[in-house]
Amino acid sequence: MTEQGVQLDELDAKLIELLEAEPRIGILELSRRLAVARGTVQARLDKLTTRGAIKGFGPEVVPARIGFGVMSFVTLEISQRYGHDAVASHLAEIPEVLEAHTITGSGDILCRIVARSNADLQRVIDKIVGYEGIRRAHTIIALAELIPYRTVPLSRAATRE
Amino acid sequence: MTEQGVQLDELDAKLIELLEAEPRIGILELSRRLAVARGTVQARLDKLTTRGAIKGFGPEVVPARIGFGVMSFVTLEISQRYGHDAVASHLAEIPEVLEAHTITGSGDILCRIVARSNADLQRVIDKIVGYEGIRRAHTIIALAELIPYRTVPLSRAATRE
DNA sequence: TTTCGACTGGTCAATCTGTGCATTCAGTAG
DNA sequence: CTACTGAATGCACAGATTGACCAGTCGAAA
Repeated sequence: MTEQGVQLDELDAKLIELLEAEPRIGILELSRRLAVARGTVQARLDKLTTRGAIKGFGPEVVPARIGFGVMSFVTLEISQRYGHDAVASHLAEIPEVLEAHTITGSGDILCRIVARSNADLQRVIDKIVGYEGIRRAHTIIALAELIPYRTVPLSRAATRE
Repeated sequence: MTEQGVQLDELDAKLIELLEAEPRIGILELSRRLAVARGTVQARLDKLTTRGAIKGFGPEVVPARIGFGVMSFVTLEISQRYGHDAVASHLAEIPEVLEAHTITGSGDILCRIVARSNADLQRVIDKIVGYEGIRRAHTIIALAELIPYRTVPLSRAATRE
């Protein structure tokens, strides 16, 4: 849980941006586009990945395109007796739970879940609340995606200061 | 906004899973591990990406590791006069806004934002609400990540039925 | 039986990757 | 002012991968 990360410089940001745009271009092509030596690109990518700034280059699966068109955020209120961990492992067993966080405020846990349809969402929620540790669920359905998940502007912002 | 996606089969799921685990292994290695012909792997990946099931293979930047250790979900209530689109383009200009959705329920928009610290979060929120179209913001801070964003279990679940 | 789509297994030239090395350059400590 | 260090460059090499082909196989549908 160490916070130690990387201070990006401009080259790092451009690297990330280029990769984000065309992930399959390869290190050599990257070095050409950025007008730096190939070794430099390799070194930078190494640094970024080993320090954790870049988690990986996995395929980004779009749930909506594999049959899960409904997305929602669910706030859970849990019983004190059961720890967060127990609830977390319960949630982890449900594939439709894409992520979960403990949060401040009225709820205890916020998680993102997807489902095949609104009816199917009911099934998923039932599966979630069908566990003693969870007392109550409050569901918010996402209607439209105004801004798809992005990090490029952020990494650009991380450089200039 | 077409819902037409792909019905994954087992090979697709394994492909995604393998790529998720070791994204840099290349098509040839994939074909070896899955014990299928190289052309098959190429064809499957083509199908998945062209149909949109896989958005891309971009680098996954971890905000926490580039100096943005605070993550939060903010619910916005917007003025009726201003459309969602206007608010969306305002939000899009703020790098710390990683994603945004219109939602059901009490709020109108839910967005995910990051910041360098709690104090910095205040600055970001001020930037968000410093726009006429937004009437009110309700902030939830994420304390711990119980389940990091994942899709592998989902794609596995998408096959068996 | 014929057709079709998907998969296999193979080849080819072109390209990229990982690696190592010597060199340059700027900033820092002594 | 002089060493030292880290970072970047340019170059070279062998080995591996890629994209593009092609002919053959197989099962399901027409």
